[in-house]
Amino acid sequence: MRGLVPLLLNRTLVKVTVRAKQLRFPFPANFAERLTWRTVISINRRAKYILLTLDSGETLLLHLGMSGRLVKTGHDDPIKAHDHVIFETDRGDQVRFHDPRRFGIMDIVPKGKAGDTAMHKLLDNIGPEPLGPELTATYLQQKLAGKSASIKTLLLDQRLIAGLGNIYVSEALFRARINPEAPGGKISAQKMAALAPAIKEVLEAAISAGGTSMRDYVQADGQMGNFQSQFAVYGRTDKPCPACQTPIRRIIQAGRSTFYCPKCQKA
DNA sequence: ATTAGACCCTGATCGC
DNA sequence: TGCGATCAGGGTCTAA
Repeated sequence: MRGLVPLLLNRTLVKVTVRAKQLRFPFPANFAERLTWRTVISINRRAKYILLTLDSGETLLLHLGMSGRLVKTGHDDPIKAHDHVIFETDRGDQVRFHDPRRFGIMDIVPKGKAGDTAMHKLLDNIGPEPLGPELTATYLQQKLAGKSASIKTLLLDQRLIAGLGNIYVSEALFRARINPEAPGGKISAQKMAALAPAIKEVLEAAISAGGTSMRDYVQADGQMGNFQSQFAVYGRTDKPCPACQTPIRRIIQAGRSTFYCPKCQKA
């Protein structure tokens, strides 16, 4: 989102081309027409959704899914496979939405709903922002009380906290020294107190590093993110724990990989 | 009410 | 080199 600001804020979309039949969901009615000749007047984010508000009062809602990226390209760079939507600005450059797996989402929020808590079905049940003041040890304690699901699975649930993904959950649990398999309701008060700051630290470090580029992701200017160089545990199966040298372990929880140090993260 | 699993889709990589 | 199995920054739907 930060990378899109210099490219799209206060710019007029002179042409919008849709090259895919649909992404995760079908495009809304008259998608390109509703964006064309509109000016982007603000750019915001909620959870993992990017929100571009237009001078028409409508808001373009975007989600990158797993493999999506929004990247600046020149006016006549060749179209690549999986360039699904092309936004052309009055400055003569383009921002392309490229997404091989098409798990991304685009929709338009009708006029008058922007800022509304019920502005979109997809945003309805999303929990507090992890970097905001609502994410505290007390909040976590209250929400996790009595839960038997693993802390890893719970932290990935966007209804509990917005915006944490698979990488950052593993990294945050390592920083807080919490075992990813521990039931949410059975985390000690001391570890719980460490968790909220650990989440904030990981996300802030990742944002500073421009995000994580594993394979697909690049920033809007085309630069790779490099938080991957700071991973303590993610993707480091059998490599030494940075704290105690014990080999990092990989397990599957709810169908997703989790990485942790079996010695540092015991409970 | 909670929780695990299937599924959406394409491409890269790994083991044989 | 070729081929199938497995895995990947996410989220939603279904069925236990």
